[in-house]
Amino acid sequence: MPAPPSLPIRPLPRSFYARSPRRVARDLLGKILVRNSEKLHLAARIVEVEAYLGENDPAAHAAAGSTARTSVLFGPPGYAYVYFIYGNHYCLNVSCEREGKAGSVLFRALEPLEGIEEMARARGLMLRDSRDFPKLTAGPGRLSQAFSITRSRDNGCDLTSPASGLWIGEDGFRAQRIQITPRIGITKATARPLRYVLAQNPFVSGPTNSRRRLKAQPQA
DNA sequence: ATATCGATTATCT
DNA sequence: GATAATCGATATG
Repeated sequence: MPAPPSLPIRPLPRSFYARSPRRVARDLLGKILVRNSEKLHLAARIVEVEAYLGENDPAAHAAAGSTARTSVLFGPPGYAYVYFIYGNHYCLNVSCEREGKAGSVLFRALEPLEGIEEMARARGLMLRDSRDFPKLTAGPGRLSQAFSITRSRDNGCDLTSPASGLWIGEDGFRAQRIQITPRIGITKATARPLRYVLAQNPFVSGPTNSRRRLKAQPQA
């Protein structure tokens, strides 16, 4: 059951992103990704992200230096880096640090707040019961499809500006407990704890997520 | 519940 | 020519 929409959503300033990917990732938990267009009004809370540290991070796309594909990562902070992967999926990042210094945060899972029917349509899903909800936005490819994010449409767009149609805001929500784990789906630098998760949130990606969480935290 | 595999293309070696 | 910051379907315990 998604929480009802709260207070007005205010965009985060560019200075929020002009920091290390670790701090940006940690602070993005609980913020809201918004899609605004004439036809669409989508909002979802950020519940899982990963930090990618730039040229010195072997798992980061920026490790190969600035190319046509990755140039946004080397630009100013607060812009969308969208890439296409496995011939199937788009994934969304936000650039961090400063011009000339790469670094980003990958969005891995969201909790839908507004526009759930539209997200289901974009995903091609029929929502039968509450167990189907995570399939909307649990996973980087899924959330991108739910928000109709593509490279041609969204790469390089300004995530600090509501005028761009895709942006990030805050509504006063405070993250309670945050878990930090190794990143998922990578083959290099696999041990580093750079994945940030809102603890016990059912929309976090991963097949056994909820069960492991209950096992791992029998005591409160 | 976990494991394996195919899809399908941009990018890099 | 191989691989990838993934997903969904299928197979098996």
